[in-house]
Amino acid sequence: MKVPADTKASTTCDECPIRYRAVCARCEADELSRLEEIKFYRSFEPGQPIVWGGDRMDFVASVVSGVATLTQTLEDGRTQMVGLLLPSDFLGRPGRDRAAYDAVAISRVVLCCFRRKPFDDMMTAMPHLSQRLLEMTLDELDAAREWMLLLGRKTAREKIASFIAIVARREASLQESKPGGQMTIELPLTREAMADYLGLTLETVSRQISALKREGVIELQGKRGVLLPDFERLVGESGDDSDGGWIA
Amino acid sequence: MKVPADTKASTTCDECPIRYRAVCARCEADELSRLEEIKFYRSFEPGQPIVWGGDRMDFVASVVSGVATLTQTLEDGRTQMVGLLLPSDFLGRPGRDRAAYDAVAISRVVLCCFRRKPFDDMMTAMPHLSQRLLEMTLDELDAAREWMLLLGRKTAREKIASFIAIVARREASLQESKPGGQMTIELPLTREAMADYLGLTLETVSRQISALKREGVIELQGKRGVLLPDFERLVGESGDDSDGGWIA
DNA sequence: CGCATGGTTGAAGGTTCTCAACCCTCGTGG
DNA sequence: CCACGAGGGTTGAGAACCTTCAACCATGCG
Repeated sequence: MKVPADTKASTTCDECPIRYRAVCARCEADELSRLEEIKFYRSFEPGQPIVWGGDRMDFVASVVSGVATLTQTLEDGRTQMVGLLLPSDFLGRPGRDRAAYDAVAISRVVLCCFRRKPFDDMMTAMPHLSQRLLEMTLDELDAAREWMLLLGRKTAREKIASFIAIVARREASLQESKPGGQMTIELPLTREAMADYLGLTLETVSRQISALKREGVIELQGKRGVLLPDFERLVGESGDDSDGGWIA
Repeated sequence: MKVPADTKASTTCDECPIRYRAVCARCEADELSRLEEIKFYRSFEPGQPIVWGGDRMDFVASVVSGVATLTQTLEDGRTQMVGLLLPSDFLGRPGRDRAAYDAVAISRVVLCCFRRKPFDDMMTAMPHLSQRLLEMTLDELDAAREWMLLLGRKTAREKIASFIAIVARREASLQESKPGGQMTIELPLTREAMADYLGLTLETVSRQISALKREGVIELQGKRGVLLPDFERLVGESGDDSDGGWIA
């Protein structure tokens, strides 16, 4: 097992790829420099745990690059993903010194970390920080509620279609474009991780993907690549009304 | 159908039952009086809608008394509860002028409402307000994630046991006591609403409650009353490890 | 090469849903 | 007064969907 590579802060906030989307998005130059003093980078290899639920966690962090998951596990081993952390997402909770969930790196992940205590102090001193965190937390809550609808009421087929549509929307938004028509995407998760996300078994995930392929809703390019001949048709399979994204 | 009884602000914040738990919990006397200027009360009868998802919503509010639900509906009518609003909980999102979900009064509900625009302004001017809202939102996010585990991975029996345990914990906390041993509780929801909460059909809810009764895990007192001979035994049926409440 | 990891597919079985009948309570109006 | 209907709840039978268990395939790496 490779050990975490704790690296020096090698990047300045000015040239940070998540400068305008992370917790620090609203900070002015002077506020940013105070954050810069307490920040440090850590990176994790694919499959490597970032923290275990219940463990002491003396930092909070922004995801700079890569994908990580937040999962919960029942005593008999059943696991459910409860969060998917993408670049600019925030990990940890101010004022709490223990991790609530298991966090695992899916791809190579770089975190911009802040020691918890000084960060907590800045939270009260810098309204720009707490306002932005509130906004991000409210967005996460909305996403969690959308996810609850999926887990509680959608069929396996609808869950898969919804997941692919979510990934497609996000890839489109990264390219500042609207999803629609034909597009190609890359699934960020294995079949097993998708199953944990969707509350299914990996076999059911595999079968439903095969079914959507058989019916021409999607085409596969390798294991992870997906070609969508018609985005709207996929959305039609997801059970959502319209585009599922009326929220701003 | 009875019409909503919009009532005057008849209570001062000093004697408000949710004074130290709602969004306003951290506010000082002077801050409170500024809130008091823009607040007004509204009440809703059982079954009455508070807002429909997508509708314009020009206020945010704290639940003063009663129980309300937040639900989402798929186009074919399947519905999933995504929030359960109890006294002191917050309804609405600052900075957003449309409701994201359907909100419905379950019992008689009294809301302490604030017009959105002045409230938004106070959010930026009064850190005590936004800090408290952040804290409440983070708690809700934790609850939503617990809920996702339930929806995605628990069996019908475990879902019912979990739900009863949640209600029991809350009733205990209202009496400032710890749950345990023998206790009696009152279910706040109909079988149908429980089904919407748990991602089940109402028949399955009814059957599982009957099964728990048959096996002596619970005893029924009327439709809503439940006697728990042994709280720990119930928790053992919920699938959670230990008491499910290690978070603070 | 051999093995580990990730993925696909099949058959059988079980949990939950659907459809349906029926019960109880309570409030209302003939 | 009591019949009746509405709302909420229980229970049964059968079907559907998803899981479980198992075999097998493809890829990549030491």
